[in-house]
Amino acid sequence: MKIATWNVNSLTVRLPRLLDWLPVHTPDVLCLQETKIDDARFPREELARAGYDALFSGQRTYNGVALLLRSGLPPATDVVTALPGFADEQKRVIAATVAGVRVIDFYVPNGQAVDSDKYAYKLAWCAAATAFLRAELARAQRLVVAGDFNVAPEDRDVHDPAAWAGQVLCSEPERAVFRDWLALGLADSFRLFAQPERTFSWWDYRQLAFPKNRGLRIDHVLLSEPLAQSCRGCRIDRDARKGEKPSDHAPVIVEIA
DNA sequence: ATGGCTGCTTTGAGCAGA
Repeated sequence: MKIATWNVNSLTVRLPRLLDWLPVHTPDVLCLQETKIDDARFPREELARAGYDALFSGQRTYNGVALLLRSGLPPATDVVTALPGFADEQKRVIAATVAGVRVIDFYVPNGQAVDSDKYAYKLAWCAAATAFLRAELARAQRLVVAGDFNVAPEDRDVHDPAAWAGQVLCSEPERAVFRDWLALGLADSFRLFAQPERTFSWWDYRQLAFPKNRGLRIDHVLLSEPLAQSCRGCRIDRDARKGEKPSDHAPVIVEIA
């Protein structure tokens, strides 16, 4: 099974690139974030023609998540689109059970700046997410958490750790959340394998950040123990950040035996 | 030093992203 995650930064703008990408990489499940599109406008038919069914929880302008499921998989079950007990207008979660795997797609809040209301919202959202993951792990052995976590877990995930020290995406409380999630019994699939130094998943659109490789690794795929044991690889598709009209994020692709 | 790109918005300057 191949599972991937990609923050597309507008599904409307990125649809041509997504339709090019899908047949090359053929994920069984693709978790999307920042679709920025109403459910009524979701490009269901274009994706069906590309061989993918979709589950989505969207809104216009901001946020929005979706699961693309390769046609021919058994029907997805137990779809969830909110964190229990956390009232939220923002569409940042979609989960479903697909072919015996519980797939959870998160678009974690950005947090803007550590002294902002948005940062407090991020930490509150993450606390609710921790409780959700604990409950989900109690029910599902085979579980994936994939998405844009908006956290660079360690300094090696940051192009310039000194410049980013204590800043949003790298602050200690955010990194503590990431470690909390690992402590629930999840593995960072990327770190199960040897990886090139300075591998990132997001690069600012400005200042030639991508050609200079000034990025952060903030998009992640976490695996429960049984899936970690059968994981065959994890890589970031840097090529998807190249060319015309790229998202500022690159996809992360995981293969499970 | 600043803002530097991109996408979005009852269209256009301002917000948000990260």
